[in-house]
Amino acid sequence: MSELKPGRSFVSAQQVAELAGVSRSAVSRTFTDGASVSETTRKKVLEAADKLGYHVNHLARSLIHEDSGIVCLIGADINTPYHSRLIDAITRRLQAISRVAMVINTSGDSASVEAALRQTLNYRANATIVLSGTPPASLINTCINSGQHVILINRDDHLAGPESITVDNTAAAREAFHMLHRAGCRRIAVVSSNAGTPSLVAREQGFEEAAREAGLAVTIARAGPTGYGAGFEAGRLLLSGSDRPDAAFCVTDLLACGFMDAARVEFGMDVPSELCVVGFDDIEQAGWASYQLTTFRQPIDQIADHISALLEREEIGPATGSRACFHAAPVWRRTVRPK
Amino acid sequence: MSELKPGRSFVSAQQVAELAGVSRSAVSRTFTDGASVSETTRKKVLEAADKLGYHVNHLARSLIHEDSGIVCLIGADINTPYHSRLIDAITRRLQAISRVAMVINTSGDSASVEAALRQTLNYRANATIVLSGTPPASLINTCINSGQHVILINRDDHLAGPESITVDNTAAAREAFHMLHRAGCRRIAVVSSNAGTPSLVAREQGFEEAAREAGLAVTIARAGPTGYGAGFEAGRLLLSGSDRPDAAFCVTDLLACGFMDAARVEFGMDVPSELCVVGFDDIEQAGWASYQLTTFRQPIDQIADHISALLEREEIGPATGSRACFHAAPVWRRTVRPK
DNA sequence: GCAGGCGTTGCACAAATGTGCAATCGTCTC
DNA sequence: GAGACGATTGCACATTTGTGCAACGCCTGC
Repeated sequence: MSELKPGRSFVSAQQVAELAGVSRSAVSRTFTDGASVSETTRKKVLEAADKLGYHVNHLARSLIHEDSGIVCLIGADINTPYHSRLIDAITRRLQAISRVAMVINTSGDSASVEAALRQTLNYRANATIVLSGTPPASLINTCINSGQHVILINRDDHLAGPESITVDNTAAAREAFHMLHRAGCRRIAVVSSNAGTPSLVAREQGFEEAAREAGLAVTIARAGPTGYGAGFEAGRLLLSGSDRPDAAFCVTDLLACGFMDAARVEFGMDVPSELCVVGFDDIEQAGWASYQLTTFRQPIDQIADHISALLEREEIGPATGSRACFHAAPVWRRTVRPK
Repeated sequence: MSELKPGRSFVSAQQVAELAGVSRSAVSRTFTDGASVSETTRKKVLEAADKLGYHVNHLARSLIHEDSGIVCLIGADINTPYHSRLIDAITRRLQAISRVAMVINTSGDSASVEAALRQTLNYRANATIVLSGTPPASLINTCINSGQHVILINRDDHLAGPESITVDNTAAAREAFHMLHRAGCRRIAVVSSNAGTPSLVAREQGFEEAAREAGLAVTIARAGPTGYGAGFEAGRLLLSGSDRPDAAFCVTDLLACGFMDAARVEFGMDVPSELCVVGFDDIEQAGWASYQLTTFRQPIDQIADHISALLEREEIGPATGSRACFHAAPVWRRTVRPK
């Protein structure tokens, strides 16, 4: 089908036109949807293009259209189960609507983050999706001020302009409390991290509030960055005291896995007979036989679908600053005693 | 610092030039390293650029240079712990050398994959990195024929042209056998998947070969796609028979986690006293207290560093079709009995 | 004071593409 | 057969940027 070209560089429409014996415009129109080309020249062009290995240069095309087709994903800790699943779902949706994802990893030092973000603006991304609460607000403002279409996921700070997609963390956290309370738990701990992400804070506060309404106080443990290690350490701290909690709400499944492992391995406790645990996110590991964690499911597919819809609608009108809020449904497994 | 522009569209160098009262060339030179601009005009330009929120359009810049700064990552199952860590490491390195990653998810149906790949070529990516063995070889050939700089990771098929980075799967698998053999295991199973990826096949064969040399036969279980579920199912199949194996080499940590859980939860077996397990990859979960899996570490940082070096060297000369092979070192934890 | 040289600047062209407009070609109808 | 109409095609210009070349201005040295 295709042959190796002599030169190193890419093939241009001009070369295809010469080989096909038509004008460059004809080549351009062949690869433009809805343009007027006769069937015979179209065939000649496609043949020549295939022979030369021609591919339309989107960089040049984007110079003319406003639409570059690039959507930028900004996030930290992208190796986390929740984030990687989110990226998986979003990239798939993007490809389905002929967009392509550019990933900016903000885990590095903040100087490189700034540079990376600038890179993104430089590529005239069609939209910028902020995956987590971690990237600093100043970065997001830079995007907005540059006229970028910004979509925030699970970032409850109320900035004007960008569209936001959230999960009803507060409601879910309240429900989590009632699940544990109904199971008879009274000495309840909240396992969180020192990340201070808006959505994590909302979960902490929602839970605490519901507990207060029920006349209970909760102790909060924050033993490091969000992850397995911090959960394990929090378990060590909370369970070594004299009055052990009989339940824990972990604001993240990773924290929950760490916490459960500390309870079982370090203290020989049984879950759920001695200790009930509720997590959040419903990462894959929550369903593993070793954990069977009762948790709340992040509606990742719904989020991805919504993003897809927002981007498709963008072709027509400008961003509207809409806000979508999805429900996180409980997933009952085996870390909460049945009532 | 920056103001909201009236128009919707991006700011061009022309507008900055007009505001600064200089020629467009001066603006261009201000943002080009090593170009000759006086300090006074440079300052004027930077001021105007900041006021308007100007960012150099890399798409246009890439029309002139060969270098688009875009590096494309192609992979399937990118939500897998191993792949997401790889993506994390690579994106970070890329940003450090002023490149940006474009992620193509090949998990969808093959039609959309083809379309996505075409997209990539369209963006004149600087290089294409193939993360897994799953993308079909025809796609890779399309890349190569289009003059792309292709880097294959852990893909042992011997294509001419692309540079390849591999892990010495065979040696590690052989070592895995000897670890189990030395621990006294004699009825050894290999837990694999039906993916048929070259690196997975190499691990199977390396292990089997070492076993044959030691006069042992191994049984291979392939119970589905590579992942926790297939490992669990393989455990169910292997351990329900009359002569249970006393050890298993799982060609992936995810398989190992599923296998271990099946052994413990479904059959109440103890690891490692009744059953020794060795995995591969050293994903984060392998170090969790519930597993403490003895495994082989994928040298992800070395791989990422090597990619970074290849790309930086590319600026000077063309690709050389080099092959790098890294060692996967054993990580001793607690799923193999000490000798 | 003048010539030479150096640093800076602007013009114009290059890169690859999409598209409006006019010209051309073919076909259909009367 | 001729006119008209519709489909198709090519020209030229647009998008944004980098850069060679020539000109310009300023400073220095004689």
